[in-house]
Amino acid sequence: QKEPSFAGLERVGGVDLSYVKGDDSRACASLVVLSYPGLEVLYEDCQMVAVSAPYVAGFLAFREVPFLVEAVQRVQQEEPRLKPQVLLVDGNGLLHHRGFGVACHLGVLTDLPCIGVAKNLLQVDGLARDELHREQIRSLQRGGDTFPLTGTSGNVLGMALRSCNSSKPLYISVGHRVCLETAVRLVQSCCRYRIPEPIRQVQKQGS
DNA sequence: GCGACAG
DNA sequence: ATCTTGTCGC
Repeated sequence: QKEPSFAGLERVGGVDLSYVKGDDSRACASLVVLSYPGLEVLYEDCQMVAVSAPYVAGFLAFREVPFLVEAVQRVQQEEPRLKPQVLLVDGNGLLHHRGFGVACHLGVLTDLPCIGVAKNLLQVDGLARDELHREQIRSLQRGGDTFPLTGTSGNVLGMALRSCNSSKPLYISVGHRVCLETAVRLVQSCCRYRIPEPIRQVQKQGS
C-alpha cells in the first residue's frame, strides 16, 4: 500500500477470543468487519468454542489461531463479498520471542494482510517496561505520536503508538503483508478511542 | 532459585 | 484473559 489515503480499502476486520468468566476452556471466537473509512459494522460473527491449549506467553497463537482461522473461513463461505481486506489482530506479530506471534500465524494461514495490535508490551529482545520505556511513553504528546521498539539486537520489532487521547500506548507490529509504517497509519486511522474500532467492536461482540 | 509473562 | 476498588474527566 503506497497510497497515503488507502485508496481501494473498503473493509477492515477485527478478530478476538473472549473468555467465559470462571471457565478457562470456553470462549467466544468473534470476527467483525467494518467499512473503511466509515467504520460502520458490516458483518459480525460469534461462535462458542472449546479451548484446549493453555495460555502461555509467547504461545498465544497455539491457543487461539485455530478458531480465528475458522472465523475467517466462515465469512468467506457465508458472505464472501464481506471478506475483510486486512485484519487487526489482538496480540503481536513480529514483536515476539521468535519473531512470529499470532498475527503472523493468522496471516500465513489465511493469506490475509494482518497487523498485530497489543495493549501491553511483550518484554522480548531487551524491551522492558522500565523507567526508560515509561519516559518514552511520556514523550508521546499527541494522538498519532510514535516511537520505535528497537530490541537489543538492533531490530525494530514494532512501534508504540499513542492513539487518540489515551496516555497508554498501543504496541503495533507487522503480522503479514503489511509494512510497519502502513500498519501504524491504518491503526491510527481506525481509532475513535484508545482501542482501534475493529478490535473494540469485536470485543464488544464477544462479551 | 526468582522474576517476568501478548491474551 | 478476568476480577475488584478507586479516581478522574467529559
